[in-house]
Amino acid sequence: MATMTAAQRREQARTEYDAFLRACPTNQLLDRISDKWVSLVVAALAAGPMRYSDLSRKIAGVSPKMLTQTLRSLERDGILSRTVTPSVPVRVDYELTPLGRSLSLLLTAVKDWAETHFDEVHRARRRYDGDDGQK
Amino acid sequence: MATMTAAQRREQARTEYDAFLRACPTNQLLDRISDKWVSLVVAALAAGPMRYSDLSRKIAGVSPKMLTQTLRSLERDGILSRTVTPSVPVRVDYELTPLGRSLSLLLTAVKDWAETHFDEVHRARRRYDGDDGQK
DNA sequence: CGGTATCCGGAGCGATACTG
DNA sequence: CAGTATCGCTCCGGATACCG
Repeated sequence: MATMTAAQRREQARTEYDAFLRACPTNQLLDRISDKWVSLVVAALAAGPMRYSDLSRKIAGVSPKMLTQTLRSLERDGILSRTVTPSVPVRVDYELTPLGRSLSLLLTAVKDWAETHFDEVHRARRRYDGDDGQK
Repeated sequence: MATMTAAQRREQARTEYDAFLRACPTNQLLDRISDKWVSLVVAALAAGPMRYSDLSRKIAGVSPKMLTQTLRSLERDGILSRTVTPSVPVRVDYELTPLGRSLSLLLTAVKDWAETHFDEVHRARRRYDGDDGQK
């Protein structure tokens, strides 16, 4: 039926737009680095290879589930490599790939920006939060 | 009391670590730019000032709630400015501040990285997803 | 040691209806 | 035109217990 309500049309537009966004490389990358644990793992591994248990200790408070999930998706994307040494007990090492190291450079850039403009953002916040003549 | 289970100790560690992370400027910034709508709004405004309805049309599929919420938090952080012209009907313009423009430069850097390494990531994904001798 | 499997709660998004 | 108020629902992430 030709009777497509405005709401339906809008919902379709939204769906298409979502698909478009998901296909966007920049958005994919933002989804990636925005993940709380991703940045921590990458930062931890920037100092050198680590074992699973090293990471879970270093990152303090990550559940095994999230750590594994994060490591797997980063491995999938070629950000880090996973090396299993079949000794007893098993030993697994994680290490940044060249791609991962270039990502960590990007995160460094983000970090620099954040530190540079930290004060400015907080001044803006204080101005916004309390610039009405309160008490 | 000394009777604190391992689970309790871990939970406390997690809470402290979370607090630590929330205080971290880099993390705050990541939370900011990682937001789906934030990047879209900043990108839209990078081309010049826009009105509320312009943004909601340009961004296609954002609900008024999310758009307002996003604009308010960006205004609070000094990323953009909100100018009300008290005509009838009311007119509200949004525009990036200098701080906002420097943020958009950072987003451009992210975009460049994403586009540069897009293929590499996708090759890694295909390798990971299908490197067993399927078919 | 290095994970997997499962359940669960709650933060937050989206849709809708309404207002100055 | 530029929002605010409300509500249902999903999905993410944490805790826990167990396997190779």
